[in-house]
Amino acid sequence: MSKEQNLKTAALEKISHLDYFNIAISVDCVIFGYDNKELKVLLIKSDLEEFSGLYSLLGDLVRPDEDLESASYRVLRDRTGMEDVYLEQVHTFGGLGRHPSGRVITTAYYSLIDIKHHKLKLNHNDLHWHSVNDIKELAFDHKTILDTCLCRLREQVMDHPVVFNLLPEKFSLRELQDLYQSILDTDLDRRNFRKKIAIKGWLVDLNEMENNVPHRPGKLYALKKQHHRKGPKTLVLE
Amino acid sequence: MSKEQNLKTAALEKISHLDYFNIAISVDCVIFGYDNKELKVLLIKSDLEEFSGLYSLLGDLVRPDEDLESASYRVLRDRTGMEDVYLEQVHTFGGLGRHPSGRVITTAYYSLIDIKHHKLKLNHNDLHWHSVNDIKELAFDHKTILDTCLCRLREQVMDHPVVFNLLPEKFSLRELQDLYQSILDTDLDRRNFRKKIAIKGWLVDLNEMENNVPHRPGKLYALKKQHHRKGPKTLVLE
DNA sequence: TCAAAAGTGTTGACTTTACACCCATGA
DNA sequence: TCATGGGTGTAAAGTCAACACTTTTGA
Repeated sequence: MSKEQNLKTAALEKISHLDYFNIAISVDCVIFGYDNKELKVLLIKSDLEEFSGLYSLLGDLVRPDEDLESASYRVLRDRTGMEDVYLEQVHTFGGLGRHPSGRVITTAYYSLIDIKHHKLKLNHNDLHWHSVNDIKELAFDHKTILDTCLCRLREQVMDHPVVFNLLPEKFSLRELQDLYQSILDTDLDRRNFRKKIAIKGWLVDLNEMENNVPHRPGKLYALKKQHHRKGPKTLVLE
Repeated sequence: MSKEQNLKTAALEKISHLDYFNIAISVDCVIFGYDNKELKVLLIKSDLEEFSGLYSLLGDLVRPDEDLESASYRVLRDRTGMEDVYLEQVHTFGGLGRHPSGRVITTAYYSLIDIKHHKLKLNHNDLHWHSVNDIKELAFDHKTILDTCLCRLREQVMDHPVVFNLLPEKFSLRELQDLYQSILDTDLDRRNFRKKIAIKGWLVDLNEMENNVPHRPGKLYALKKQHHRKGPKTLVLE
């Protein structure tokens, strides 16, 4: 609590910042996908000796010339080849011991992508989809980060039209309900679920039918254009 | 996307980190108080020439040997002299141009304190309480940070017993209702409000009465011990 | 004709809102 | 005696949860 009352210039203050330029900042992306009625997350085998054999989230250090969102999008683009994905900041983890090679503070984002749309890219370097429910341990504090992001996702799904990023453009209400059940890890009543979704007004009826299903085909729906969105709901005050 | 498949040691990776050790990280605290039926926030006159005349939130660079929460608590302790305050991380702001003296990424916390309990400390260095509703402009991106934190506070108040940190230990239901009205910026029906609060079961009836009020005194209540909490609700999965 | 899922409404329980009167106190 | 807020209940509207049968398709 120094008491110099005169104004500092930004240039002067910069000098004192230098003392603190030894903390690195990274982003970590919890990239969710959905396949075979299971919520998945994209993980890579850790390349750190300390975590040999463990998987970790996809992340990278933030570069001096990019903001946090850009860094997250870069990680996503590099790893999945996808642009225009849904991405939302969740929490920043800054514990002292969280990275063995030094002080690294990381900002966690979760992302929702249609697992079918990336496929081709990078099945090399031990990049794989893992069922969220099967994950017991991850490198660093990544299990905590995953849990935190999953928790946030669950909080959002009923109030915001986000999960559609996990589905192909056209989908049936059954597929949508299965997805909700996977995310929330509960069973939902079919009639009540359909009513609830109908009331939200998120969907447009395509007047098309499923095909190649071994039972009565259902109608296909799509998310209304106005609800397509990469980022989170914009904050509304008042 | 290099393809070296051999494991790096943490020591080796550290070298590549050095390239990125030129981003500083700070915390900024949105310290809310409540007085005279208004929600207040603690601000300090900016000591940067670039923002001469503007106020800013209280923040500081994160030191290499402290985690983010510790840094926030340090800021709070230094500025208000209070320990054991309620503190919750809200969002991390990492835009490129947000700080004139260089790249500074900041993690925002909001805090709730009983405005009566700090008083003494630091009325020097242009530290003052400002009515949240009157704030039009702040230094840096601090207006955005304030708005984001206010929004988060509003989302939390009805579901979590947090606002009691803004009140003295003993309070009447009228005081509590006034506080909610200030935060939410709406009028609430008295009977419905009391019912809603009663159902939550957060309060204990102290069997004491207000005094020194120029009207019929009301009963005094306190938050039940089990709901006292410094941090946010712990995340509950499953 | 069977198996699988589509599609569709109603009832009761509960929650939320709107609303008005008498009471206790200090000035 | 007046002004101020304390304290209280009910009815109507809306929301939520539980629940079953008929239909369509492919195998």
